[in-house]
Amino acid sequence: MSSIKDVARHAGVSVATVSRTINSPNKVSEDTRKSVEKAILELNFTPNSTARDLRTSQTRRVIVLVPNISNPFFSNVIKGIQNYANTCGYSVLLGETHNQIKLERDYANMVLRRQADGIIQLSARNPFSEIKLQNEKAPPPWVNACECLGETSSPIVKIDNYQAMKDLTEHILEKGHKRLGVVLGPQESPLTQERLEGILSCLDDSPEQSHSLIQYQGDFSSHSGALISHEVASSPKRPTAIICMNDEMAFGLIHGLKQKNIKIPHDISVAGFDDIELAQYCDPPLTTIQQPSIDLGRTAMKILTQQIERTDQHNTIATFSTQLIPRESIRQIEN
Amino acid sequence: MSSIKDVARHAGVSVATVSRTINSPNKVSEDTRKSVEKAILELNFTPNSTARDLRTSQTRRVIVLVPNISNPFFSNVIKGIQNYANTCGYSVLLGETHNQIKLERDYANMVLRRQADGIIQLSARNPFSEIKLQNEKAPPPWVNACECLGETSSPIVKIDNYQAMKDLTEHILEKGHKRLGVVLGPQESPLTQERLEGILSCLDDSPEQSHSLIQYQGDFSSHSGALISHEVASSPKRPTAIICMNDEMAFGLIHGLKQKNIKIPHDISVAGFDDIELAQYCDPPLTTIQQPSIDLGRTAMKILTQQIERTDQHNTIATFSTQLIPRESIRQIEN
DNA sequence: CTGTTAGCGCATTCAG
DNA sequence: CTGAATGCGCTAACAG
Repeated sequence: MSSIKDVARHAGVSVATVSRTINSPNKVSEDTRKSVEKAILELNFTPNSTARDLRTSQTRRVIVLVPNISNPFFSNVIKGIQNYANTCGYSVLLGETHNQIKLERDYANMVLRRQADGIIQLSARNPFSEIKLQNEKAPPPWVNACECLGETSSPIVKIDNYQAMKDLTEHILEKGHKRLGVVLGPQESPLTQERLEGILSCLDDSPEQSHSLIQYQGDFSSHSGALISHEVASSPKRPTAIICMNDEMAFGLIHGLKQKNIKIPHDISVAGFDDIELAQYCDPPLTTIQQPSIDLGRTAMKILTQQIERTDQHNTIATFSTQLIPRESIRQIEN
Repeated sequence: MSSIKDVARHAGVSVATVSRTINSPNKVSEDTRKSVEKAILELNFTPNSTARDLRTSQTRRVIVLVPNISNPFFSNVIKGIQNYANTCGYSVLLGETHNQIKLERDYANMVLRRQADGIIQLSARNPFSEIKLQNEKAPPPWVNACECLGETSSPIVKIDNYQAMKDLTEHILEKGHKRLGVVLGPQESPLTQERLEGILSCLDDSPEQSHSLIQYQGDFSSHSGALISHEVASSPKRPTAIICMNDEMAFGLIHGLKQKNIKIPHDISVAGFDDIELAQYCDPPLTTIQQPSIDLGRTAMKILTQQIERTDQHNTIATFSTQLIPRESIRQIEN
């Protein structure tokens, strides 16, 4: 490995000049610049960025904390983060946490240890909350995306879960359904609450008070959806339409119901949330809510860079709207 | 931020001693160790690892090059990588490449620039091949996993694609099928070739020469599977069973065929490959091949650390076997 | 067992 | 516009 020193010697200049031609070429005369560039090429020099990081005390690296990387929604968000990061010279460190606080804290410590400049957290937790931040003037840069804390000091990037579910529920009510069901996500997830409220708001609004909502407890896994099919089948008064809080649970639920000879959507209509790629190939094709997942990621990364580079000090809250994707899994009810 | 110097002053010892109590506590007396630890706690000291990296010229960071992070198979492999990395103090830098050689080269340069210690490449390309490695004695550490080059200087971690397809094809033949079809992956992918050969080997072996294989060109996306359904439907002699080279294409294909009123598996049986989580909830549940994806990742990471730490100099080739998961998408043919 | 010293490779004052 | 000198924070000889 050749160092900046070698280049300097080879070009017959000082290391300072080499450094300048790399970082601010305009501060260097045409001639010396050319000879330095030649030396760089000949020696196949490539700057050691660890040294630069130490000197400038930055890393151009960010950590993404994600509960489960196999979730296609999250992987799209990461895609967006990566995408924006590439455009501005950042690289992304992946931190799969399975919601383990210890792991989250370990990663948070990495930014204190200057192994990364900041964090994008895709769960509703402040990764730094358990760390004593002694005599730190500014808290470390982080942004909370997708699944967000209610009150926090960090910027927030999310979708309008309430409105999304309202759109979906209204669509279902318009199709003539009166007895609804919902497969919830984990209780502790703010997503679950916000989305539930979206559904409930439509039922309250409704002129006819005859609407009801049966709640089933899921955990966002397709497996939980499959399990819930038993509960649904044995409900005394089965709902005619069930909203699942994500597509995976809808897949599991539909499968389970079909096995019991319940026809979808004829006997029970089912909706999902996220619009994962396979949702359109579900049988029947899944009515669902499309999230701008890549945009969410891109925006989160953008805001994080602003935090890191102190371009922006406001605590932005970016809320994205979603799109209802009507397909065949919700049927029209005839009276 | 307090530095090692502050701790030294605070504890009344030298920086060397502080460094020792952190890195090799046994080389330090009980008493001084305690007082240093106290100082560390009081100052809330956390070592700057950029400085350490510079000094030791390592980063304990590896890059994972993955074509598409949204592919559930890849994300499981990454899960395994991350998992092993966590056990030995490495962190993983994510590099989604979409098979763009330029991006791969950029990431490869990061290890030359000492931003990472090595690379796990999940595509069949040497990330360093286009980089002139002048007067480098040892090539940078990298391992090729999942989709691997035929001949390469790097260690290889893969499954036995040939045998896997052989298992699957035999299963289908045993069910009485004679006219087979296959939905291929991209031609340039070694996976496609190896798997195709696995299928063909069974047809050759077969005593009756009446077997045939119709080939359809896919690209691993569910969309391509859906498109191919048209071709299949209009085939003069439709196959009775079609093997898709991954589950996503099977989902698309099954959907497309159903839309044309072709019953699955009654009219046409379909198989997939990978056993993604939703495969069991496909309608009908998908017969497929389960890959030890997490193990693949873990092993790749393990071998990479050995390369980095020069524990092992052999060019290991780790081949994993797969498991046939028979479900209902392949039916028994009666004569 | 402990302290002194010398860099790792680079960016950045400050003079010239 | 250029060079000499300094130090980022840490580890690792080397002496003691």
